[in-house]
Amino acid sequence: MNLPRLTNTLTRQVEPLAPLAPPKVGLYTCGPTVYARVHIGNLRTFLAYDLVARTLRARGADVVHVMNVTDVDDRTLDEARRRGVPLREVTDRHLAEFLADLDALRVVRPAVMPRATEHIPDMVALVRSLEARGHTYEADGSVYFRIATLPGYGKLSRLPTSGLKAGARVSHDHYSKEEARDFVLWKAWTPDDGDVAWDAPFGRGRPGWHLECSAMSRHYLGETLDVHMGGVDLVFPHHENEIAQSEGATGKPFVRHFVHTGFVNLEAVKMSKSLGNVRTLDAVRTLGLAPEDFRYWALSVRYRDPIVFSEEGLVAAARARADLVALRKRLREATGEGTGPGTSAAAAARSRLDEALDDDLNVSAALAALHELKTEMNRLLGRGELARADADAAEAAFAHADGIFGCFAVPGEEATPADVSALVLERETARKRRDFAASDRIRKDLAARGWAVEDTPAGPKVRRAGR
RNA sequence: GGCGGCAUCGCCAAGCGGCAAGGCAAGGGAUUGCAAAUCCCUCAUCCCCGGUUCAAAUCCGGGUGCCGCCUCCA
Repeated sequence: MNLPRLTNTLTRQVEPLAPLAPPKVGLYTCGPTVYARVHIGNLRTFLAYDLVARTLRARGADVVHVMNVTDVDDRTLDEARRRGVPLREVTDRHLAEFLADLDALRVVRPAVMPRATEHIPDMVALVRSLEARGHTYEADGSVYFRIATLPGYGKLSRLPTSGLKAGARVSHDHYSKEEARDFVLWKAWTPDDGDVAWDAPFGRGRPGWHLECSAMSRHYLGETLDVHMGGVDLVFPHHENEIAQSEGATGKPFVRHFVHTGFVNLEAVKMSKSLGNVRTLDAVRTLGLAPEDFRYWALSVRYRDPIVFSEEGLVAAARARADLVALRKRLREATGEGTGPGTSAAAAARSRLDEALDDDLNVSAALAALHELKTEMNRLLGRGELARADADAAEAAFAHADGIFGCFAVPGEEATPADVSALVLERETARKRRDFAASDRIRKDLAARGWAVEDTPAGPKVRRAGR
């Protein structure tokens, strides 16, 4: 099994994935906090997870993908309080929206998407083992992790621990910490939490932010994860603290390969709710583009590089994708006998694509191979020199690429409405008698109804007008 | 201030020492009644300054600029 090389944040190197028990690959990804609609930046990251999972599967890996859903934290509680509804109502609603967005984007659903609130006992048990190993202390009913007890702390983010200025940004509920870098494992109940609280040996309260990932990843995938993914902003403190919790509790390496995704920027600065510059998938639909266009756009830049969200970029992506899909459909027209240069071109394109993907998901090079294959096929088709067997080979390459990129499916043929067919026929009659004024008028008419007609040697072809 | 990343054609972007992929846009041509679609052709010495080398976008040193992280954050 030849697995792709990916940048490992632990070493800052591109390294081959090395699962503990191949062909199984345990993939844990940080999912959404369901307090609002996920934005495009979040979706880009989730698409990167999907690309990794699909690429691994295409290489024969048995991927077990687990994505957590954070349904209890400061933000979800704030939202519930603000709206005056139960926490569960807020999280259920946004979780449903999130799943709808994933489906629209053809994301393969993770095998398990555990909600934090369904694993409180696992979290409590984890805190207990950390207590037993002397990594914790209690203050004002909350339980904290004492970083000083873990020598390797900071190995992921490589931030100088001395650089953390004690007291500089300590928020009110972290107030009792001994050291600024310590973090909360269990938050004592406060009146603001209302009825959201669980009983634990160390007091009534709720879990700290990082706890769920350590507890749930262990529950589903074991003590050591093959791959753990998340946005770059999670490197510190989230993933650093997960390492502390997990390794503090088990004494074993928590993650073999940490992979982080880059931001989506809006006019050079990152998209984030706190900056108030977020866009959702609806912004793509408003432009008249399909979710798959967004998918192509988001996947066309390497996962760890930043990408700028713009209408221009999205439209460019949509056009590039449309050409690929159009060719794939056109491949059906090939009727030539025997085999020609198309077969080897298809094989070459496919191996170029796979090699590019293996190289830290070099999607630019992979897509270039696909576009060059497209041009070659169009050329052969135009000359009527494409053999059926060649077209089949090319189709196989596109099907393979679609299995990974997930945005090259040829849409199901939409039945042409009777009135549209009638107009097309009428127009063709006009053309036959060289009444081009009438012909053009009818074409405009069709366009107004959202249909485009193209004249070909084989007669007029109608299709849904795209942008 | 500390740490990290990036700077290649109008826009996006590959490239990891040997004469600069690909996509979008643009111009010219073929084809077309006109279009559309498609094909062909054209369009860059790689932020700046030094250095190493027969050879550098690619390595080294020094600048400049942009972005991110430094306990809300994909």
